[in-house]
Amino acid sequence: MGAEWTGTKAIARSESIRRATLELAHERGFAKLSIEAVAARAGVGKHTIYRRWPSKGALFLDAVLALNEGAFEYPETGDIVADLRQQMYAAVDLLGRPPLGPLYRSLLGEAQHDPAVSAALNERFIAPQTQRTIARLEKARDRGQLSPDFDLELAMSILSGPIYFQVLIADEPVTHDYVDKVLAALFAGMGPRASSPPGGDQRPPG
Amino acid sequence: MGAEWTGTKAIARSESIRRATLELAHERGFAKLSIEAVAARAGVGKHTIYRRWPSKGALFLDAVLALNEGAFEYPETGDIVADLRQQMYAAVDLLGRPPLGPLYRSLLGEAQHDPAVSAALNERFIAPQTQRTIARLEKARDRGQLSPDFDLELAMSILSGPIYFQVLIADEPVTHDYVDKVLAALFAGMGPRASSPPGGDQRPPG
DNA sequence: GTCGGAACGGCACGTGCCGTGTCGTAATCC
DNA sequence: GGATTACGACACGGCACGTGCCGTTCCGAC
Repeated sequence: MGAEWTGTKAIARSESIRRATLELAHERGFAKLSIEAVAARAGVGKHTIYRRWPSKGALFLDAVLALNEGAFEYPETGDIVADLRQQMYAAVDLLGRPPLGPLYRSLLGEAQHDPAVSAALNERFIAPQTQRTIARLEKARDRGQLSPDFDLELAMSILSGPIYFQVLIADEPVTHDYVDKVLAALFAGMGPRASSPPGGDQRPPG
Repeated sequence: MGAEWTGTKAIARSESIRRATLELAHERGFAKLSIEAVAARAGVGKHTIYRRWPSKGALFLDAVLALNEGAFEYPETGDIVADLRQQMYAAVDLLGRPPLGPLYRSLLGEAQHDPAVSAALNERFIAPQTQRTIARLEKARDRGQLSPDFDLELAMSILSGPIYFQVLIADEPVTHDYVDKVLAALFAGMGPRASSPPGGDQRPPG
C-alpha cells in the first residue's frame, strides 16, 4: 500500500498522512476518525489519500503496521520455552498496552467488519508472525527438544489464543505472569495429578 | 435493554425492530446497517429505536444475543472432558458458522470499537458463559477428577482462546477435530515426550 | 368510562462525512 | 523543455446521523 509512490516528496506525503492518521486515532479513537480530518491534519487533499489507500480501514492498517516494521524475532538461546517467553513478553508489552495497544485492538475490530482489512492484516502481520513462531518451534523439535509428533500450528494457537482472548473478549490486560501460566500449561498440561488425563476418548497430544 | 417496555404492543415493536436488524445485517452486513433502514423495515419511527437503544452497536448486540437466550449449558455425564467437548461442539457449531457466525463475529468486532458494547457483551454473554465453564470445572475438581491446584480461569482461557483466535485472527473455520486437539493438549500437555518440560524456569501448571 | 400523559409513525431539518469532479499549479519524467 | 502526472483547494450530490415537531394512538389512573 503506497509502495508505488517512490519520489522523495511522495514518500514524505505518505508518511505525513500515516502520522496524522495515528495522531487522530489516538486523540479521538478509530471510530471517530475521518478521511477529511486526516487530510486536513496532514495538509493534503483528500484525493491524495484516496489515491493511495482504498478505505479508512486500509489506511489505518498501513499506519499501524508501519510502526512495527521490525517484527518480533525469536531469540535462540537453545531453551525453547525461554525463547518463546521472551518473545511473548515483548509482543504483549508492545501490542497490549498504550499507546499502541488500543490502536491494535481497533485494527483487529475493523478486520472483523472488512474482509479486505482482514486479508491484508493476515498477509502483512499475522501470517509472518505465525510462521516465525512455527519456525522456532520446528527448530526445537528437530533438535529433539520437543516430541517428534508435536503439532506446531496447534501449539502456536494455544500460545496466542488465550492472550488475544484476554484482551479482545475478556477485556482484561495481559501480564507477564499470565504468559508464564499459558506457557507452563501448554508444555506440562493440566491433567489430573499432572499425568494421565481423565476419562474420555480424546486423542494423544500432537 | 428494552426491558422497561412491557406492554404487549411495545414488546411486539421491540421484536419487530430486532428482527429487522438481523435481517438487514444478514443481507448487507453490519457495517452497512443503518438505523434508518431498520426503522423503515420494521415499520417504526426512528425515535422508537433511539428511545430503546443508545446506539447501533447496542441494538445489534441485543438483537444477536436475544437469539440465544437459551445459553450453552454443560451436560453432566461425570466425564469432564466429554462434557466440555460436547458443549464446545455446540457453541462452535452455532456461533462459528452461518447464519449466526458472521453476526457474532461482527458483534465481537464492534466491541473492539465501542466500550459500551464491550461491557454489555461481557455482562450478558461472556461472563455468564465463563462462569458456567468454571463451575463445571470446579465440580470436576471437587470430585477429585482434576488436580486440587487446577487453575480454573486459566483452563477456561486455554479452551476458548484458541477457538476465538482461529476465527477472529487466523480467519479460518473451527472444526470438531480442532476442538478435540485443544482439549487433548490442555489436559495432556505438549511437552517433549509428553512428560518433563524442556529447560526454563516456568512454574508448574495450575 | 374517560381523560391525560406518554409513546407512536411520519416528516423535515441541520450536520458531518463520504467519494468524486473540476479547477489551476507544481513536480516529475523522458 | 515539453508532456504528463500528481497535487491542494474547493465544490458537489448523496447518505445517514440525531433531534424537533406534527397529529394520532395507546394505556394506566381515576
